Amino acid sequence: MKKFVDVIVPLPIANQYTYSLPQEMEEMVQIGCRVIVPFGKKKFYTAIVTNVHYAAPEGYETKDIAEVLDSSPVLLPKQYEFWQWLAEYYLCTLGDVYKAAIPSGMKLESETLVEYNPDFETTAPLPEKEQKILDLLSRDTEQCVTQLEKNSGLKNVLTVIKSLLDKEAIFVKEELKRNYKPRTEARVRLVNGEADEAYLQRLFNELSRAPKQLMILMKYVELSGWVTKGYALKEVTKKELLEKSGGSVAVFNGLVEKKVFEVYHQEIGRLDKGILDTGDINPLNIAQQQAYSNILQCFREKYVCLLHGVTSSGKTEIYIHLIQEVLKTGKQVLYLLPEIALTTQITERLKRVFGHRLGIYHSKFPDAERVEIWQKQLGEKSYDVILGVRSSIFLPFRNLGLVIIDEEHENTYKQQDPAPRYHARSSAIMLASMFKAKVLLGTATPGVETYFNATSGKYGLVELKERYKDIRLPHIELVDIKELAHQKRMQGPFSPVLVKQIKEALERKEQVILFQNRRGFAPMIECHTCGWVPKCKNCDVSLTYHKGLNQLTCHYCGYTYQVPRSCPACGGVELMHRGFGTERIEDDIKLIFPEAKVARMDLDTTRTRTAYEKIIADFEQGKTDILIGTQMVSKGLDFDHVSVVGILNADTMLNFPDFRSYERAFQLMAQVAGRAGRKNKQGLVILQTKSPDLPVIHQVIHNDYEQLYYDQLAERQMFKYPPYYRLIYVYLKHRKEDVLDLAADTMAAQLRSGLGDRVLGPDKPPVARIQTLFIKKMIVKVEQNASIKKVRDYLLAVQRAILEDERFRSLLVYYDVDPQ
DNA sequence: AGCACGCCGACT
DNA sequence: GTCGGCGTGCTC
Repeated sequence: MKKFVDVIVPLPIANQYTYSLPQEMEEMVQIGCRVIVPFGKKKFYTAIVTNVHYAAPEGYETKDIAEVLDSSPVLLPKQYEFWQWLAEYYLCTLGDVYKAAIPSGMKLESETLVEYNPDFETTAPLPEKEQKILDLLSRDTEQCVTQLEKNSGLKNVLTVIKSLLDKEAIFVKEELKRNYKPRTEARVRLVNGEADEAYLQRLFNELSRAPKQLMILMKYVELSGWVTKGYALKEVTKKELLEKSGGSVAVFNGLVEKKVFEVYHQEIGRLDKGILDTGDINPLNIAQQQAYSNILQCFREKYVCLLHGVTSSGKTEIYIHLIQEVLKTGKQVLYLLPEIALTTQITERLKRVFGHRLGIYHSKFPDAERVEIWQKQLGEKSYDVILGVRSSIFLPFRNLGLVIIDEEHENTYKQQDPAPRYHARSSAIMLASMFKAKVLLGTATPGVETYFNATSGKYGLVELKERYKDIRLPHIELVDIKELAHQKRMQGPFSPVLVKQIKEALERKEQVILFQNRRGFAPMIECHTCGWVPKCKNCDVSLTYHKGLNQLTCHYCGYTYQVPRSCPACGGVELMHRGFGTERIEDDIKLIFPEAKVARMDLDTTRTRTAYEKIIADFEQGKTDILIGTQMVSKGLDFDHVSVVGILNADTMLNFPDFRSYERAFQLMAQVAGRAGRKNKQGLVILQTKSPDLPVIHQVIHNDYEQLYYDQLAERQMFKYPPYYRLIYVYLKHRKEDVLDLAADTMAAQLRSGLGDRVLGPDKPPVARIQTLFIKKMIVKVEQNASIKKVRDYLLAVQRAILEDERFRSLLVYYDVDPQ
């Protein structure tokens, strides 16, 4: 009987597809294996098998699987169950989850290769474009389409290729692109593997007139342990042999030529294999010890526990002790950190304790490394502890015992743009429950929902209020910049008191951090005469001015523009900068303190991992006096010599049109403030704001999280927000604004007929157009005790109905569940 | 997502 | 009249 498999393809498609198995592959396939499938007219993709069966589908002919990639599953049953939950909960397809979950090196795709036909002879001259392609191919007879597109500069290469194909001037074929290549190492051995003493002696004699070659051979004998171990030789790498013998490549090649040595290539892993001294685990102080035993106590009754500990209270040490405890029971630990906080500081600390049992999974690591970690986790010798970012929840675990989510409140745990728009915190809690594993959430400023769950008894709660090594919380000084600006006493973005404090700190050889939550030079430019503001042609946002590049940039789509000389609206030549970005702050501070060494840390200066680490290392080592940054400077970094922190403009955080803006502003300011201060000395934070009377400002000053929480809770209840209500944002996109409006109104009406006043909108979101598509947004608010499943099903049913309407065929619908 | 088909405007 | 633009729909 013919065998079939159902597979997931890595595309945003709801369906799974059924393929038949050629006879020779019937026994090779298991659920969870990767297979190569032809999909569509010509492309090949890496799909994942979710079912193997004998039920021939009706109504269409199946295609055969092209190749089986794995002899054992790469997707374990629990992981697949987790994927299904994620796709259902976050209203996306399994293909979306698959794409996010598996490193791209494991997803081979086909690429169209174009090949020159040497026998092709033409009678009539070819069109110019076709001749151009043919000329390119005559030089290099096999090229991929993207390469031809680039080299020819033609816009429509595909049609040209098609025409050439019809004339049989070229051939095309689909070839799998393997972007993961195992790393290999050149090693050396004797050609005569059976070498005995006599043979070696003969070689030595022959080489007596070639002292340099002899030296390399003797070094080889030594390194391979020939003398001591006889025939069980150690492997010798070419690199080591050359380094230790001091011989040159040319001399070595001479020996290869004489058939003394041969070089072979051995696959080696990329993962860290260096020698580590492990074992130094710091004892906990009394407060930490207390918290630690409270957490263990909590875990007896509850699966999830919140550790609410002030900044610098030494939460990491508590995590380390917990991990140690779980490892003793033979289970695995997943330690999640927000992207930005996964710095050398914390990785080095954990490496010292857990050595080779620790694996690090970071999105800034090369993809090949992530592939190897994945494969290692599937094997027998998997890592016991994974320290990783959001996406590490997708790694295959067999025996998960504990998940630690550090900086639990961080919104970078929520994936924003490509689907799946998942929250790593909620998803990790789900994953843990599938393993009956415990979850520890740690933070100094819990998210309101988390604190609600902790105080209402759903989660356990452990408080840690004492700072490590008796470092005092910083003193926060409030500065009303509205008043100062009125009196014309501001020096650009700096108040006199901030300038004075920076000056004094620099004189004392202490460091300063300046925090401004906006990158670029100026958030926008504006025509002095008519008030015209340049906007992105694709997105409905004003452009940010970057002085270094002398460009205007759209922070949504990344499009760049030249700065106009004059206003296109009125011809005025006076274009003013409005507001301050980090780049401008950097310029201004250099003017005031020309002697100080200044560094800037934001998205623009930390594109690569090394750039990011260098900025931090320089600051740690005191090579930098003043560090200017966006929220990046607030995460998980501990510096010893920072005495002054300036928050330049609190209002940029408070004025977000978002129900979480106060919560987030508090978290940010508390985290940034926590960077100030060190042993025996209280730090100082200068908090500049135009609205000094806002309660949240006072809550920051007094580090009064509880008050913030109660204020927020009251508002959340009043305006129907989490934790009392669940939110689902429904986004609609269309190229034509009028079609979009009609579709949005139609869909809203249908949603209301089933969900009533739980549906709000449709509205134009703050950015109403991104990359030529117009956007409308609806909000669905669901009571905590209502069936979210029914709501989801209803949403999908309405979506189906709308898309069936001919007018709305090309409407794009997507959801953001539990938006941040 | 990618690719082919099909329908309309701007050229020979 | 055709070439080439993009909108629409399907992929086992």
